[in-house]
Amino acid sequence: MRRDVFQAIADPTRRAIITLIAVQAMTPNALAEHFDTSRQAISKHLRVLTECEMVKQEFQGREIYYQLEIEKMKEIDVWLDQFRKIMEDQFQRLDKVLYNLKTKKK
Amino acid sequence: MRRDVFQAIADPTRRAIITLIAVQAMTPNALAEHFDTSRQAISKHLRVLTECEMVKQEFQGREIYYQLEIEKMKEIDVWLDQFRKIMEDQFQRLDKVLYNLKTKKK
DNA sequence: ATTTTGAGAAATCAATTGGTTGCGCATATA
DNA sequence: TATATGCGCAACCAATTGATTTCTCAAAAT
Repeated sequence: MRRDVFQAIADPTRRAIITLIAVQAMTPNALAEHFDTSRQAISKHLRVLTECEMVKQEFQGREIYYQLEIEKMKEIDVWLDQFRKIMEDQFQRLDKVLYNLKTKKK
Repeated sequence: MRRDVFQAIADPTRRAIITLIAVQAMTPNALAEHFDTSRQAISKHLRVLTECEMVKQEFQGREIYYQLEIEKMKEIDVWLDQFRKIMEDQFQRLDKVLYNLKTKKK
């Protein structure tokens, strides 16, 4: 079983959960109210998120508040970095082309 | 069938393919040489990537060169933006706490 | 003390996934 | 022209996924 950030964000419901608990901790029931699906389904998503180490739990009586481990989102950012560099390079190459066009015109 | 960027990057082999064809266009066979799996398996991944509109094809005789549609990566970046804001806010709140601690000491 | 409520766990199910094998077609090469 | 090569496609298979239902347990509310 693959359990990483990329797996965590692959499912749209899970992405919505992530967005919700990024701002404030929420219980499974409170979360389920935001969706068209059962509490159990949400619970399963939360389990996946837990396995991906994307959430922290806070126990309050019989309620469990889930909050996003927001640091984990940086892993995606880090992976994206390589493409940012490539995009920059492409722009620079484009700049060069435009520059050459300009100077040739003169 | 879900077909979006998040689905595309969920699989590690697909992520590796994406990284490879971000720099330069490659044929399925050339790609397959980088992995422990068959040409057909890679071909299926490329089909998924095509369905996600993550690649452009360039036909050269009987060879097909695949290259990353790098603009698509921005969609991930856009989604990540919301968390950047939250992280910033958290830092600012932390700054405030630190500031209050400082001023109280004085 | 009894009932209600919040939540994880297990069993089950259909759909999807990632992979394989075999095929056919078009383009190169002999 | 005959053969080899690159590639997509379909059929098939085991594993995983996302969801539902049922169950149990602990904590609140009555």
